[in-house]
Amino acid sequence: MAGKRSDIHTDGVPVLCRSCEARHRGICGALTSDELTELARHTHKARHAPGEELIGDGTDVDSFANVMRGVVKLSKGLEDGRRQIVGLQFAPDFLGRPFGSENTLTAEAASEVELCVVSKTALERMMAEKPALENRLMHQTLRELDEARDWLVTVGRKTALERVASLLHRIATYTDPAAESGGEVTFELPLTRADAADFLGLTLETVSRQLGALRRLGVIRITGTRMVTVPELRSLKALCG
Amino acid sequence: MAGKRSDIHTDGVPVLCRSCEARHRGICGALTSDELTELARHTHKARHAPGEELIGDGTDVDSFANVMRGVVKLSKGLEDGRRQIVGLQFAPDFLGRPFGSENTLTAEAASEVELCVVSKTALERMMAEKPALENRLMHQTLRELDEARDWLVTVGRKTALERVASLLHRIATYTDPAAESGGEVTFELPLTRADAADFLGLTLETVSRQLGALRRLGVIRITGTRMVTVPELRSLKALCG
DNA sequence: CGTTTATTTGACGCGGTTCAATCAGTGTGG
DNA sequence: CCACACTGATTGAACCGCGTCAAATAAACG
Repeated sequence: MAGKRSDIHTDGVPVLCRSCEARHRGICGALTSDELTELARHTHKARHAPGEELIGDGTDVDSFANVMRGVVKLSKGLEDGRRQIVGLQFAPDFLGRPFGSENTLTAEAASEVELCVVSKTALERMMAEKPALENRLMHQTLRELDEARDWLVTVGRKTALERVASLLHRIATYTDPAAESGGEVTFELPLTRADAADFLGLTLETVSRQLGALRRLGVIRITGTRMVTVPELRSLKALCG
Repeated sequence: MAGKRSDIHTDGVPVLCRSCEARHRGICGALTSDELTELARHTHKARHAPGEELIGDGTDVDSFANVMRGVVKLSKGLEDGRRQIVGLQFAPDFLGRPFGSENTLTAEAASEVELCVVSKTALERMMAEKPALENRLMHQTLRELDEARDWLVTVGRKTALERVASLLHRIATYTDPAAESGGEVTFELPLTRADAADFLGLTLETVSRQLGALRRLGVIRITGTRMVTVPELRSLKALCG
């Protein structure tokens, strides 16, 4: 929802945006508070449960969104049911295919997800008059490209153990960027074993076995079925290949 | 080299640019002839033999280029020598990492290659004053992202036969976009078996065997070692998974 | 030609898949 | 509160696609 008039005039930034990460690290950082207010008029928050489809492959592009909370899986499928997850979007990542008329992949909520949705027309109008906005989007796209290519290496050339280690490493460094190669990190896996398998180009059985192997090696601890603790990020990284 | 003054004043477009595909389908299409002339002052043609390194992983970004002729391999490597090709650039694709200070991959000439090289500063200056130029770059980046994700599916989920078929299909449709699922196409493979293997996440022996299998199936003919003919693109596509 | 490099072909073994059974966690209704 | 069903995870055993190693051809090059 758009910010209320009174708030706007008090501090210039819509309520909705104040605690949003996209305001700083995301694409909205390119906007002044006036522009933010203008854009906020065309946005609304949406909440989705795990498993819900956010974007369908082949559907028309009619809106975009920023991920405010949670994790979104981007996947592509073959006719016969084989699936590959081609990207994971965390807050405050941008969601959607700018400049395209049709979506080329499926987006699903991996966890409980909150989105800030904006209509295609509103964003494109604002982008046309604010090159800085398109520039932010360009940076995000370049980051996604780098990530996709990194995963290509992982999926194409690493062993099952290295792939699972790489996934855990990526989530760990997202969870606590400060712990980059050193220090303990704990997080909840946003993916089921089946999802992880679809991300890594493996089967869920193999993922399960390799998680067990990593646990036996002492580089991770697993609590319940989803909580993972990495006592020493460095030693996990060493197993990434 | 920049176009000569006399030419510029005659028809407005630098000689160098007249036959260049980037002028139409590439990023330079965003520029007026005056702007093209301005940019051409800071560009020069470069020719490279197969195998030459065009961009080194980890080097500073000091220039960009458009591929005018030939094929360029983009690859990433692991410390122990394993390598994965993460992209193929054909004319008139753009080469280089905009907005980054350091290159994150290696670019090598796969075939004889001709580039139109432009300095980082010159392109960034022009990009700052011409949003349309950045927009073109955005489109190219989005296309590369789509391609990287498509390959992720290929490498992560397809069988060896399907992967080799997918590579041939991609090159065939690039060679003759008109033959899209129908009609005969002949082309020279721009990759050695080893390169193809690095692209597909296989070994060169497997690539060789699957090419043999496709030949025995009758969906391709192989002349010498690099010339490939696809009599019926549709039947090749059917094997892509 | 002789040498070198790219490709093909064969035999064998292993990593990861497949199929199947068991177990754990979670909600549901009697 | 327990039995039951259901979904997700683990574990085991057999199989097989692809990698590995090795040797034979074929093409490229001086």
